[in-house]
Amino acid sequence: MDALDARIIDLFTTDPQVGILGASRRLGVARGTVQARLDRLQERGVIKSFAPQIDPRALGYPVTAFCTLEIRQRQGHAPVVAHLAAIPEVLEIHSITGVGDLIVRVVARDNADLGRVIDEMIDDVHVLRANTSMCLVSHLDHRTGPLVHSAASS
Amino acid sequence: MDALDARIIDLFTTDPQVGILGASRRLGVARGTVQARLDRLQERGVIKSFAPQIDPRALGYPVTAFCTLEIRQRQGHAPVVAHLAAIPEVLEIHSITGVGDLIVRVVARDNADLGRVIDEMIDDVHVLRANTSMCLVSHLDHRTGPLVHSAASS
DNA sequence: CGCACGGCTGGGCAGTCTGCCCGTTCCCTT
DNA sequence: AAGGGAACGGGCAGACTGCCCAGCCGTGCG
Repeated sequence: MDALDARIIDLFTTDPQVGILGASRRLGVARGTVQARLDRLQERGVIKSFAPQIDPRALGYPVTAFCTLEIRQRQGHAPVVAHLAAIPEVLEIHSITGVGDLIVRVVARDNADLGRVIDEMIDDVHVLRANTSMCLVSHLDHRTGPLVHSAASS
Repeated sequence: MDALDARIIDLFTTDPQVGILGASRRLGVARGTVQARLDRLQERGVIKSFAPQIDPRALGYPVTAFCTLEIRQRQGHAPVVAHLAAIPEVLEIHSITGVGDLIVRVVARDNADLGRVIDEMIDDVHVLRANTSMCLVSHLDHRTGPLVHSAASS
């Protein structure tokens, strides 16, 4: 992970259509170098994938919320996670420390729809309580650019 | 947004290297159709980008945490957001309702490093308190597949 | 009822890029 | 000093892209 890796990632982040040849030209390195770097970055898992990133807002789901769920600890998290994963509006599920046991990121078509989604979530005998925080503004939306440079320079 | 759109997104999600021609072959439609659908999906903003997805874990940041920050409301969220955005380990910032004013997703190299990141976050006169929940397990990591199908069938 | 419109189809074109090969050079480590 | 890894420049066939066209079909409108 060096500066060239970071610049390659930067370039493909800002302009994914640039292609390997275009990247090599803009970066002033040989094409094979960019190719090898990209292969290694994917092999090491740094680049997870080139999958298209979907915007729920454009799909008609402009409402985002974070819910912390308190669950019955008897049988572990697995059954609850299975129940939650079956709900399309559930985008992320994480086990966390502190108050509540799970944090869940959900989207909805509107505020009323959010109510429906929450009802679906707590419709499980293992879910004891849900605490919902609606997202008002997203000031930063999963950027990793600075992190990549930080990892490259260290 | 119909079933074909959803299948195209599915295909490019599971195999981003498939290409337009390959997708048209696998889906049994004309190449121009796939091309037009992709163009429209990007134009409408449904597909935000084809940027490479970075895995902080592979970069040496295996620790994830969610922090809710309580901030001094005097001058709005802007100055605090600027301060937080300057920290590379901060990946997301959202204004939320409920207890706390901001929710921040951060990563760190280890638990001690997380302490450093939190110290950097609260090193701002506008930040009154931080409440951190460490992420133990990620059961679902920002999947949008089911949501796309849900939007397509409705 | 007829017609225009948008979308899908199949085909074709030149241009470009990809994946892979080679030999060479440079630098770091052993 | 020797070895290995990485980058370089070049080249090859193959495949893909972006863009064009004409034709067909279903929908909606006048």
